[in-house]
Amino acid sequence: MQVIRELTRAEEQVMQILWKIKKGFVKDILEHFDEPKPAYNTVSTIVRILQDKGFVTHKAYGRTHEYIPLVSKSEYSKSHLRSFVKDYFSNSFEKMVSFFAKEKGISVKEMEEIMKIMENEVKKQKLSK
Amino acid sequence: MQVIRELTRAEEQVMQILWKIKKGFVKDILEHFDEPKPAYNTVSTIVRILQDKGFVTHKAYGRTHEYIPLVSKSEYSKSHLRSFVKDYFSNSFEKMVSFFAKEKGISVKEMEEIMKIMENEVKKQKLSK
DNA sequence: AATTTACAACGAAAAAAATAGTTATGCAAC
DNA sequence: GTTGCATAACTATTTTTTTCGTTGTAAATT
Repeated sequence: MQVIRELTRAEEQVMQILWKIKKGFVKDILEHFDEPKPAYNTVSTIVRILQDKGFVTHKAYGRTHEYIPLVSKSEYSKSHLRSFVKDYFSNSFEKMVSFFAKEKGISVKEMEEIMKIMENEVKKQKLSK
Repeated sequence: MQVIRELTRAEEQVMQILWKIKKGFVKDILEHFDEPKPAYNTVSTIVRILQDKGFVTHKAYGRTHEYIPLVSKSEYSKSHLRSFVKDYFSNSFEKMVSFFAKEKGISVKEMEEIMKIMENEVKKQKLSK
């Protein structure tokens, strides 16, 4: 499985915006920053670093570049959570969820919702065997 | 609710070791590093920064310090996951779990395990009302 | 009590990350 | 075609993080 490199905080901010807007020019990304917005060149530099790291690509329109995510938000979140679960819950997703269930980090309603979805998944996966 | 500051990568490494060994002197922490181990002073500095940030405290034995975590691994993981869920699953723990269930990131066995725990929790919480 | 050892504290140096100024160039407006 | 604007690329600066050498001192060793 391909290893997805970690993003720095600044890089992650830009990725979050790109994921939200799907694709965009530097000025589009800039618009989505909260005040105080960084300088145009700051964003431009970060997006080029993201390109080097393989997180985005671009489509050139003459001289201007439209940036497009290459790594999806779900891919990144998957690898992010995986390493979190590894470091904090000795690689057990089950341990993580039950920890948060016990800690009342999630409500009964949420738990019931999760159970419903999981029951369906369990059924589906058992059928597909 | 108290905000727990983010740890840098180096700081997190030291915290992981401290959490594992419960408490320890700099040399104890150093022992638990994989090769290539950092210099003694590197660890000493990081642990003092962690102290400034309020993550650890120390007990002095004469001139030497035994460092003890102040923020527990579960406290930190809670705040860590919370911000992850916020950024990646619009604050819904349920969305996160179901995403990973759907993505087959977790096995049927794990799901069943989780469901069992959640059922118990649901019962408990409903009773306590 | 002189010497060595062990350690915290300090501070400096190096590396990484974040920010933004400068430059060059293509394109549009005149 | 000259001027001005927009933008990417490049480079420099600043800030933060990481790393570790140096120093001072207490305690242990001789």
